[in-house]
Amino acid sequence: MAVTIHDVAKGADVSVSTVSRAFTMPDMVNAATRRKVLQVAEELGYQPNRAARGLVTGKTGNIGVVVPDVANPFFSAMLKGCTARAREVRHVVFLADAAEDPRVEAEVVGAMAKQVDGVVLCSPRMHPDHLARLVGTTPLVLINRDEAGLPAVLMDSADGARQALEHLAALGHRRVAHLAGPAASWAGEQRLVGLRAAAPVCEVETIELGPFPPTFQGGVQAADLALARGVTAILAFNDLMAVGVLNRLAARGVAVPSDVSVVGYDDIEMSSMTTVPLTTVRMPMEAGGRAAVDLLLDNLDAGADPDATPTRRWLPTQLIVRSTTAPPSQDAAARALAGR
Amino acid sequence: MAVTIHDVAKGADVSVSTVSRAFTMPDMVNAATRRKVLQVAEELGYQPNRAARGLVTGKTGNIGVVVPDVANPFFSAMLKGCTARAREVRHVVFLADAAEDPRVEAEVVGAMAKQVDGVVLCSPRMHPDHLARLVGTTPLVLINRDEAGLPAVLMDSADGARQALEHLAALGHRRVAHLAGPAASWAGEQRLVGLRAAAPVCEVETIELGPFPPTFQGGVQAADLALARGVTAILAFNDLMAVGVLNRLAARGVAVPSDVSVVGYDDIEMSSMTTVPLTTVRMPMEAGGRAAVDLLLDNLDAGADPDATPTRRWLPTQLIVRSTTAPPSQDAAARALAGR
DNA sequence: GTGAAAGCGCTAACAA
DNA sequence: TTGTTAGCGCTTTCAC
Repeated sequence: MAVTIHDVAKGADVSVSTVSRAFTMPDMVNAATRRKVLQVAEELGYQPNRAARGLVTGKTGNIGVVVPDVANPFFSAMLKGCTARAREVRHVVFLADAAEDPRVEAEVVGAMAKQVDGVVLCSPRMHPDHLARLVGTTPLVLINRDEAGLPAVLMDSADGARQALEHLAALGHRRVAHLAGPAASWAGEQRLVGLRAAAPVCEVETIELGPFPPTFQGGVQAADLALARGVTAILAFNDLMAVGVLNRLAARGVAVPSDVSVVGYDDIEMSSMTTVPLTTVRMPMEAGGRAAVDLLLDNLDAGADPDATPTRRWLPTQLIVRSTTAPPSQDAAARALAGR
Repeated sequence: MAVTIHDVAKGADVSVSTVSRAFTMPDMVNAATRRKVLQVAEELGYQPNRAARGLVTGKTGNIGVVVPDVANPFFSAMLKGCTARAREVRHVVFLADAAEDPRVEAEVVGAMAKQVDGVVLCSPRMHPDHLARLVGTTPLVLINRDEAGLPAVLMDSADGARQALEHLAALGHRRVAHLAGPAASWAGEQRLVGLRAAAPVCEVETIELGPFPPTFQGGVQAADLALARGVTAILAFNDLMAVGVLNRLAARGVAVPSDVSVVGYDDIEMSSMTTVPLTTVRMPMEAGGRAAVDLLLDNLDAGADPDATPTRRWLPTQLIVRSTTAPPSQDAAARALAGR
């Protein structure tokens, strides 16, 4: 059925090795022969079977990517970065959606391990022990998770939180809510770290709420709790939650930003999709995907080198200020001071 | 390095064929032997190399998915459906992002052809000739594109457009703009078909505008043109454009829905992410992905059957009415009547 | 019920 | 520069 290397060899009247070489080491075959081979291959529509090639070379030219949920814009942005970079370096992507289930995460890695040169795990939520068991199965790179000894692309979420808090403090906010997302989120942890470090310096009192589902509904739910604590500003886990917060505030007649200011986290221009622009900490998800692919490939190349330390790559985050943050009104400030 | 079938065979003190059988035809091996084999395999962490298996069986257990842009919520929803369904039937997904480039689309299919049992092409924008050339390379299933002889999952966009127009007509709108997206979009074509068929019946005059980029900016741009034509309602190519339209209308002081009503198309609850809920035609993207995987697998099974006709699967669309559509005000209606 | 051997499509020595 | 051969990890006849 499918056209193989033998067909080409026959057609060009050469041996299979010559055909193979014409593709993999072009300048080791006579120019005329090569031309002929490539032409016949073209005519026959021959494409080398990469699986078979991988079987003998040990390199598949495939890389695996595991995301918690492709439909989540955060992760589809990451995935975009992975596929884009993979293509640039002539690799193909094996995708698995873990459906937000930590067990599935581990399982799928096993399923693709043999067919890929390595796997990029996007914000894996799985238990460290499971993660440890995966090491050795196949080369791994993590995104937004810091596990001992594993190469990783890390986004400076702690610094993002710091920037956000300093921004709010500079505006005069003194009582700020932090809405947590999923408990297993490393990025979430980091934000808390950054927040707790920055709070005393900024002389801001932080109210830690959550965990909440990282969704519109989660934001709605969280908004009421935050309001009850008399804050003048809210840091939401992500843009989805932030929009939920905004919606709930509007529904309750709370004015943004004069009564309460709101900050989210995003990568894509999600804010451009809402009619209310949102101050956000920009997380470079797509860049993270690209970096992870590069890191994986680098580690593979250095594979021979025994003490090639697995690297961490830090990516900066950046605050983008828009109209949902402003100094608190006298009123709001007073209420916050009174602890409401 | 990796643990192979030989390791297991050695460990269990049986031949490789027995190990193989223990996995692929369990009841053809003695229960005790099988148990032993599986146990050793478990201990060693053995996972069959699916690529090697594919080499001999001709079935890889992988399916390819090509999308124009993973970061587009429409397509990430489709992809979600594909990965979810693939997992259920124990298949793994090979993903390629065509970066909205028709040439890349054709190219990537070639790159994965040999490693997959078939490919799902999501809303392919490539030229029919290129598509034709791909047939025979590997089994194909299209989503939202109707090409002679190819199996496809089709969403009834024409009917969605009809529903939207009837809804608007029932509210009293008589002059409605249709904002087209990319020219190569089959779904876009279909909407036009539905619209043109429904317009005379509904006694509505449709103003066809575009093509516009299917983005927020595209909506902004289109809104002004639509306004200039004095319509009382706007059908946007997708939700992104719709939100762009809403934003521009707000900026120009045009009231929604009293001056102008707006309808979009979506799958995900994108409307829940905006502070302005949007009347939309719901496109079942995720369901489409699932259906495509099923269709592909069905066709493969029936592969032996010579006259197994490639099937089309139609999925219904559904209008979801919300507060951005309402009867036009007297004012708006009069202006529209005057052709503005 | 189990093993030995051939071979899937390809690359990598080794010869020529 | 090119051809011959072995073998990657697996399944599958065909004997036993």
